[in-house]
Amino acid sequence: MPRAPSFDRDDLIERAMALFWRKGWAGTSLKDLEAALNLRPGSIYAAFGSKEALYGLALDRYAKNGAARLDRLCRDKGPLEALKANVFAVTVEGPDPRRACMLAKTLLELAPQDSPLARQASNHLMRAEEGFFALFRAAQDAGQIAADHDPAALARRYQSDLMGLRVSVERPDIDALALVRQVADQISALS
Amino acid sequence: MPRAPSFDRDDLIERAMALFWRKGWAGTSLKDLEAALNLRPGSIYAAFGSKEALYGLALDRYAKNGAARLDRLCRDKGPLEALKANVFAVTVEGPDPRRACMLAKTLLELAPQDSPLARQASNHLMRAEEGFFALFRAAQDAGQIAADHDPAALARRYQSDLMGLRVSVERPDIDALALVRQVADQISALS
DNA sequence: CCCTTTCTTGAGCGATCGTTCAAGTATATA
DNA sequence: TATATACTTGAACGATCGCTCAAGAAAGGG
Repeated sequence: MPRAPSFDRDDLIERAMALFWRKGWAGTSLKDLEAALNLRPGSIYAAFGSKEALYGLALDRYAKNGAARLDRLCRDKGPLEALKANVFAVTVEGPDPRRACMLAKTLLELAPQDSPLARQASNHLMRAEEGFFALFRAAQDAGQIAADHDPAALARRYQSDLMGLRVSVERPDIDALALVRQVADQISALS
Repeated sequence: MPRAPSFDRDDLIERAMALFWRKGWAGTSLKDLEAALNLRPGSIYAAFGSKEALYGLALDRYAKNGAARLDRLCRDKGPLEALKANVFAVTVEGPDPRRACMLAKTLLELAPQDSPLARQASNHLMRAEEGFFALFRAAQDAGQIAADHDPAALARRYQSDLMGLRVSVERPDIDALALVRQVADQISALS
């Protein structure tokens, strides 16, 4: 049978994710996607169905990447240090840092209009929190965190702190590193 | 000289602010504004010049309201209790709670496109942080906070915590009150 | 080679976007 | 009451939105 697609679907989703993450849902036009994916509208719709469906795939990819990063950190450093390192990883380190969480941005932009994408983002945030919970509990089981702490409360707070930090680092005039260190130090103080 | 405007300009800005706050910049169409302000497009443009100018006025109003609330709390309860009460006020109390900070939403949506509105929001955030700083310093001067704390660092962290909380309370599935209490208790622990 | 099947293209769809402006309406002054 | 001066209206502008589809291009099977 004839003619395979000339593009790598996985790579397209990754590039669409980067674009949506930066510019948001309404801020990203089909023209922008055509340029970033080097694809004409017909191909985009043949491959993904709609702008909304592609955004959904981008959200899934974003969440998957985040979970993979946390897993990797945990294997390398153990649960508590992974949680600490993750704070730096998503705020001040990496190739394109200083960007708020795509899930949070999606939630803020689309929840007021009851978009399914907002629910999807919310679900991913919930799953991320469960991941944090597992790590806090593992750290507690390993004796790295005092026994009188509630891992669920720690995970909830960690998630909220991360979102605050990641909004803060998008501000042009803030000393991000000092702020990030404050939060990271607080994790160390749990032991 | 004939015919005064039939509307209250201040009230229009307040209503525009509520709409922009909820639906964002791109999510609010002129049609939405016409309905919310009960004004035809010609009148809106005669009164405010453009959608962007009106959004700018809405941002200023939002910041002014926030500063006024903090001032009022400080007069009623003193600096430290005002900071604590403010956390509850902007997250779980009030008539229309559970909404992220309009300045943060503006920053996240419009900073990637270098909009002047993003700079304006950023400036307002900076001024808010200066307000927090003044209160933390006043609390320290009054002996309500231990002397070894840096008021600038506390203000920066307070601002970040607040933004994280206010994103969190927009999530449909979270126990907001428990989370807010955690942050508020941490302020009490500064003494 | 031809044929078949799929992918790719881009002009263009209807809808909506923010915005303008000429015409109509209402009011304070004379 | 007549006039002058605003304010108010809504049709319509060009641009852009997300999206469609008929036609052309490319590649495996015969």
